[in-house]
Order: sequence, then structure tokens, then C-alpha cells
Amino acid sequence: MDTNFEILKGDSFKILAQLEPGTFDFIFADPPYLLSNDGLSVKSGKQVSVNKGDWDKSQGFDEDLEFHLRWISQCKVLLSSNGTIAISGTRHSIYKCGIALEMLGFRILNEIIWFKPNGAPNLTGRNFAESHETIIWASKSKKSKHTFNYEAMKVYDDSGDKLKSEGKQMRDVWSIPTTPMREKGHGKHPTQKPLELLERLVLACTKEGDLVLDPFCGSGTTGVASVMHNRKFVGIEKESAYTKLAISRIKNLKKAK
Amino acid sequence: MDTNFEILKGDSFKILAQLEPGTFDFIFADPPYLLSNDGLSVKSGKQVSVNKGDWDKSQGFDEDLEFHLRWISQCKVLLSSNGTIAISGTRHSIYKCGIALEMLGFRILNEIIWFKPNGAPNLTGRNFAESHETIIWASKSKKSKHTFNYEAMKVYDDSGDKLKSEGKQMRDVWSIPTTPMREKGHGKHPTQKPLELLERLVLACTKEGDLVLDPFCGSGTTGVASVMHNRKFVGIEKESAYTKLAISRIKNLKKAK
DNA sequence: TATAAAGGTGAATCCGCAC
DNA sequence: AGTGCGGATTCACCTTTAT
Repeated sequence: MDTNFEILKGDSFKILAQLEPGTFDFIFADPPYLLSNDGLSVKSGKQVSVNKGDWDKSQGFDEDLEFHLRWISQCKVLLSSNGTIAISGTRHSIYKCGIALEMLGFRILNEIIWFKPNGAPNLTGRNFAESHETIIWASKSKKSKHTFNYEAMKVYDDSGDKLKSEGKQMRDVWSIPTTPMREKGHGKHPTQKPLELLERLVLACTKEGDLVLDPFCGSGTTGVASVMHNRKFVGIEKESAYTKLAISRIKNLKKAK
Repeated sequence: MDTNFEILKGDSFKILAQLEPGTFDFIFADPPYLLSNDGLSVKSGKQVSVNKGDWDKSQGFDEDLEFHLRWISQCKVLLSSNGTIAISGTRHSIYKCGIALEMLGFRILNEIIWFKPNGAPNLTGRNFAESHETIIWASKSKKSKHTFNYEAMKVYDDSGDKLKSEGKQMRDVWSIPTTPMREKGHGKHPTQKPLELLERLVLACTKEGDLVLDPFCGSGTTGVASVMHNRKFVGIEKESAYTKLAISRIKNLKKAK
């Protein structure tokens, strides 16, 4: 890498297959939720079938699981021996990702809950207001010695919502507001994560100089957090509107320094 | 039922098979986590195999999924057409339960996070302190009209931890302290849930007079919450120490009234 | 009698050390 | 190299002592 970041435009599966195995220290991924079978076609090179016998067929279940097994297995190849991966999602996708991690031999280190104290209200009144997302953090294998910056995490204080007090251990439930709309300029990604969330993950799970990958990088928040804290970054994104946005966000950051 | 509750001692699979189909309005279950393959043998009557091809085999994965598919499918038969089920667990079990619900055609209504503000500390300093459990709430089918007591839920106030303010919508992240040791007498269940948690679930998901089932009822907290709020209850538990405890907890409650 | 401060206990996992 | 033991770790809660 010439610079300390690279945004690659194109299909995640194809680009993941071209990257250098064993070189990434940390991967953050917010994969598509694959809701409502929206025309996304997945043709896996690997054979993974789930024989559900006479159980009801849930439309698209096999294809979704196959999709997650495929990109996660590619990520496993790219991770260094002590590397870790963090996958974010909601109930629509996260169980399949969790299962895929188990099937692929990862060791789950934590299930982190991102609680959104300013989450959108529920308009139907038929259930509870959805106010969180889940992040599964896992190491490549049971034997690996993963990075965890324990002391760095103690400085965080979620006192705004009293989830913990400063100076104590960091818990696995984080209260972080969603990025307000007014800060989201034209073209920002619909599922953009707050910068603070990614900063926390990067600071917890990586060392300075480490190489970070985001295979579905969107508007590049993972890259911003990584470069901001002197980690190197590779992002993959197929929409050119987002690759441009990601590049400019990270470049502006570098200029500001 | 002569009284408004019944505790059945024995094997959950066998007893579930004997109960009257379509009669339960709400099921709460905290199934075993099946950790470390501790000799629990599961022989499913249904054929469910997961062909993992050349993926790594995670010891016990198939058996665990089969176990959850089996008891959940039995529960589906027992649910009334508009009934719902709530399944609690940690990352060790909850992904398989979520997958099983999807495979069996349930409609997931919410993923509720029980945040434990007083959760046990992490002693290793190698990851974040685990401070939550997950509860998946699902209806029997996409078409069913489930019960949700929207207004009743607005009275709750998590202000002790500022997760919400009284009078607003109830979110899907609940801050409820674990039951302190001093309130757990001899013989109490190791994974006993706080009464407040079960009360909230029962009040949200059932009407007065409804019939509630807990297939792994332990020390009977689900029964206490149900009877306390004029719901009928059936619990299943194989350990006689816990069946006795559950009966006495619910009887004492009735005496007090 | 209440409230406050101080001290002791327990939980699960990883590490190093001895063999 | 594999096994096995003991120590270290953190926080909430319980008990004891002090004001």
C-alpha cells in the first residue's frame, strides 16, 4: 500500500479472493441483511446444504446462510493467526452469521449489544421499539491469542445512560446514539454506524500499525476510525457513490491532521 | 386444571408430547445451553441434518440444533393460533434457537436484550464483561394476530439506568438487575431470572385468564409471574428439588393474596 | 437506630511454573 | 511436548466495624 488506506471498488467475493491470505489483523463487517429476497443472487463455489426434512421452508434461508458462510470463510483465510472479526447485524441476519462462525471453527469472544438510546420509535404499537444492533466478535481459532486492549476500554464512560461508570471494566452493552440525520450529508450510507462505535472497536481489538479490512465498507466509517488511530485500512464497496464518499472522508481526515 | 397452576415433573420431550395441542397462549423457555457436551443425550424423532461439506465440524453442533428444533416444534403444536413464544439464552445457544424458529416458520417479533447492570465482572481481562442475555419473541406464523399490551408497557421506567423514561414506548433493551444472592435460598436455580423480567413479559404478551407454559421451568419464576397476574400456568421440570420449590413459591403467593 | 466506611468472599478463565 | 497445579484477576454484595 502506498498510503495507509485503500478503497477497492467491486464485488466483495471477487476482491476478497484476490487479497493476500493471513495479512489482516482485524475485520469489521456489516453484511447485507438479505431481507425480502431482493433479487440478490448468490452462487456459492462451496457446497453447503441444509436438509430441513419436513420442516417448513423459510424462503431464502439456505441461500442466506450460504452467502454468509461464503464471505466469512473468505475472511478467515485473510485473517492473521491471531486476528479477529466483528460482524454486525440485526435479528434478520445475525443468527445466520453466528451459526456460520460456529460452523467455520471461529471462537466467539463476545456478543456486543449496541444500544441506541435515540432509536426510532415503533409506529405500529404491535411490539417493542427496536433499539439495538448486535455485533459478534470472534477469533480465528480457539488457540489464537487475540488482541484486547483492556485498559484502553476502561476510560469509556457510558454515564449518559448509566450503562457503566468510568474506570470500570467495559461491558458488552454499549450505549451510543445513532448519528443524527443533520450530520448525514447527501449520499451517506443508509446503515451508517456511528464513528464512536467503530473507534471503540478499533481501539479495543487492534494495535497501532495493524491492518484492518471492511468487506462491505459503505461510506467508510471503519476506515475513518482506523486511519484516525494509526491503523492501516482496506475497504471493499461496490457502489461508486460510496467509494468516492469513503475516500474523501478518509482523505479529509488525513488533511486535518 | 383444578387450580390455576400445575407443575409436571419429568422429561420435557415426553410431557410436551402429552399436552393438549393448540391450548397455550404464551410459552416462555430458558432451554439448557448444552455447553461442553456434558453427557446430555438427544435422540430426535425427526430427521434434521446439516451437511457442512468440508467445513470444520464444531463438536455437538448438529445435536444441539436438533435438540432445539425438537422442543420448539413440540411447542409450536401446543401454541394457540395467535400464541407467541419467548426463548431466552446467551450467545452459546441463542443463534441455534433463532435459526430453529426461522426453520419452523415462526415470525420473529422482537429480539429483547436483558441488560444486567450488576452483572458479574470479567476475571480474565481478555474480553468485555458479559452483561446481557437475549430473549427472542416470536409468533406461531406470519398471519397470527398476537397479543401485545402496548399501553401496559408504557408504565415501565428504567430510569435507574436511564434506558427509557416513563410514559414512552418500551424499548427492546431492558435494564433489570440480577436477583441478589441473599434472595436466592437453598436450592434455587442457578440461572434463575429476575421476577421483574418475567412479569414484564407476561404483562406484555398475555391477557388475564390466558394459559402460559414453561417447558424448562426450574424454580418456577414464570409461574410466579403468571399466577400473580391472573394467568394460568403449566410448568415442566425434571429435578424434583426444583418442582418442589416452584410449587411452594406459587402456593405462598396464592396464600398471600 | 440509622448511615457510612472498611474488609472479606466468590465467580471463571488464563497464565506460568514444575514435572 | 503434554499435564496439572496454583496464582492472579475484577466487581458486586455481604458482613463487620465505626461514626
